[in-house]
Amino acid sequence: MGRNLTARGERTRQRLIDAAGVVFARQGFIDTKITDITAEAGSANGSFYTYFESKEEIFGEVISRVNDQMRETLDHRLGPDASPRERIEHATRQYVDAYKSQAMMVALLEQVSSIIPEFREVRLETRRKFTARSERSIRRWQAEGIVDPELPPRYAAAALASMVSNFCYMWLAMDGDYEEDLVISTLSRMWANALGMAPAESTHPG
Amino acid sequence: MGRNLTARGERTRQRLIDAAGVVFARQGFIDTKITDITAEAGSANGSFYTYFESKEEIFGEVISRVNDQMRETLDHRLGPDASPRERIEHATRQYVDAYKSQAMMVALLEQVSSIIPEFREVRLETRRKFTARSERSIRRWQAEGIVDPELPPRYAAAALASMVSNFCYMWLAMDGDYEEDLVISTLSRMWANALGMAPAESTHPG
Amino acid sequence: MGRNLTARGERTRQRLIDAAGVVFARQGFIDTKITDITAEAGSANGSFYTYFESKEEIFGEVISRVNDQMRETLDHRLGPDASPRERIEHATRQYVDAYKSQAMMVALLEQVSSIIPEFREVRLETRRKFTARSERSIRRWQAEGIVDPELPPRYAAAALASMVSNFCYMWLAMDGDYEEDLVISTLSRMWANALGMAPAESTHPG
Amino acid sequence: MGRNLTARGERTRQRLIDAAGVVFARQGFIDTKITDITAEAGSANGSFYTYFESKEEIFGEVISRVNDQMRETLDHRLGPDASPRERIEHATRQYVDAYKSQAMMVALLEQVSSIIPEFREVRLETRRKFTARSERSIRRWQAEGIVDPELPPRYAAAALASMVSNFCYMWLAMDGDYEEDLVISTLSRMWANALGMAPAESTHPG
DNA sequence: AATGAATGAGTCTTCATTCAT
DNA sequence: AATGAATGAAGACTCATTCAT
Repeated sequence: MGRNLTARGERTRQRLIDAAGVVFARQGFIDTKITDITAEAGSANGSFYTYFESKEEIFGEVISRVNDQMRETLDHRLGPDASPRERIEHATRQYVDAYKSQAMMVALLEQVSSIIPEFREVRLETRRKFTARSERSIRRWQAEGIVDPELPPRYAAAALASMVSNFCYMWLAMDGDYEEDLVISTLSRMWANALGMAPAESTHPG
Repeated sequence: MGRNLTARGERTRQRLIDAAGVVFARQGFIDTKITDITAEAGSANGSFYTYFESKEEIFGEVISRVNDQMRETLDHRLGPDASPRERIEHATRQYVDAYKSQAMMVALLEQVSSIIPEFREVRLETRRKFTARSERSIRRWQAEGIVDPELPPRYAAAALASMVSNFCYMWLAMDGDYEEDLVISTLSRMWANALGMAPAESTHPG
Repeated sequence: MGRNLTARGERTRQRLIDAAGVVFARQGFIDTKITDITAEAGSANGSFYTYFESKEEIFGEVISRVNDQMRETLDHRLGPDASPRERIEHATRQYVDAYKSQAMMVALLEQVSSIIPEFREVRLETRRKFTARSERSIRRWQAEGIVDPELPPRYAAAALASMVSNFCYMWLAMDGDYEEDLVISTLSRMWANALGMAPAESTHPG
Repeated sequence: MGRNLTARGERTRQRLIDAAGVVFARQGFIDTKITDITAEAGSANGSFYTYFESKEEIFGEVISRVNDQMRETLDHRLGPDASPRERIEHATRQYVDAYKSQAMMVALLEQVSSIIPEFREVRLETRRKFTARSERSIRRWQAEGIVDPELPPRYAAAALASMVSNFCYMWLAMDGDYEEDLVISTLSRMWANALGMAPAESTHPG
């Protein structure tokens, strides 16, 4: 399936992946039929099999693009002068932005990963990257004495990842009614608090 | 469906629900065929429709029992003398215990709720009860001056619910490797910390 | 697929096998579609799969009946007083009769066995039984001194089996133009001759 | 199809026929897809139809070459001094050699001729040539008084053709376990015997 | 009530064949 | 001539649902 394609072939393949994205978002994974994808792409039924072997395979393509885009959004780091609370807020804002731009697709992956083992791995991998990063921060901050030394870093990182990611899921994929700025400030504040950081200056002057 | 059943009928209906629980747990919702349920129950194919109209309906029955049992587990309240941190730890432990005893089924509901709108409501309702309770606590504790007054209670409650429930999901349904006591103490401590409660006494004497 | 069937089920199954026989004979194995069989049987498309898993399986059933019937035809033995030439002629006549009554089906098995390994075995098994019997006769007759002692019995038996079975195939399945009595007398005579038996009395008096 | 080809075109056409031979031998007629042939030939999918209209047509080409080669092998005649038994043995040896060198293809034709009427004719034609020749011999030898005069020549020739050709089929295409020299001597001896020729000198001296 | 056979709509998938480049 | 993408008809197969007993 990864054969050398002509330009035309590559175009059709793209068209199918795009169409799949649209249809998956509209109907979910299970209710999407191959026919729906080719219809959306404006191709013949059989053309699907020129490029993909299964719904799973094209779903993988769709998700891999989503991942690419999210990774891009998440990779703008802060300079060296930022404070820990600034870093936390920055990371939270990035995560929320990334999630927001792809909420439908992330929710979709959530759905599929609970059904198809293959995608459970994809999802866990993403989470692993996210938690590994904050686990390192926690260890560093514990060494620096600014985070509660009794929290087991791996557990704490997982708990915080759950807090943020599942909040976003409930909010953006399950239609929770929240206001973006307040979400970011609250999650950031709770994240820092949870780690036992010294209280922030009040955001309310006076 | 299900009204005016003879004793025999009621027995068969129970048998089907029990069988459905077993099969759903084993195969997941999607891969469960009506046939699998009747086979597991030892009844004939067609008997299913005497009692249920669809897979969704019997799934609802299965889940409603799970809910009953979980509600029972969750309803042992603490006496009036307990401290906030004790209450938090107690609630956390209860939640973990409840989740643990029904992990498969909770994960199943998670899965199905992401697929079938009808069950999204069921799941949200459960979550709503959980968050409403802790939202009330937060308001009370804010009034008592022991919780960060700047946290919007509804947001904070949702965030904490996400932290605990999703942690349990990752741990118990997605095979995370964690140790129960450490989970409970860490989640409890982070919960209290996140709300800005005064630092707990160190668990390490001295 | 060999589950306990109700009388009704058994009847339907028979109906399908009968229909399959008709359709296979009419269209050959390859050009027979499952749909053709169910249409011939007057059942719904899906009913086929209640009883069989594949075209191969139902073909096996059809063939196994043919085998049963042929075995029956072939099993009338001659009494102990018959001469070797009488035995040969009797066997030849039986073979021709059996083949004739099932020519279509035998040709069909010929066809399928050249395509599907599973049925190659079935066909070879039938041939093995046939050759084994005549190999034993040859050995006995060689011991009695009435058959050319230099013929290797296994080879000779195979050659004679080929002569008779393939002649019948060409005649009855490939539309050769031959007259039955002359076929039987010629094949019998050649069979005996080939084994080096003493010349028969001429059938032409004088 | 196939007329007025440039040199380049002729080359491609050859390449396709060669490839078809390889693929047919490997996969049989039915399991050979047009795609397999073009892939084996290293040409594009669509090129096939520049030269052939169907799988049947290219199969015909393949077979016609096989026939050419076999005819060549079979056409070395014996000088005028050879005895009848020598002629029979020579013919048998030639047939076995020819069959052996093309066993796969002959078996293939056997297979296809039982499926596609068009090739039934091809196969019968080959057989007809073979039987016609031996029918003529039989008539001659009957006139010369060295062959059983009561055997109907057409029937006898057909029976002998069946004996030899089907033996070879079982041996070389269906994996029978026989030793070449013994096959040739046995078939030759039985052929002569079957015709009622005077007993050969024993091959065992003394 | 229970049974299990019957049904057929809905999908997937293959592959010969056509067609634009 | 060559290419390989595009097409869609044809068939296989599943399974929820109905129905006769």
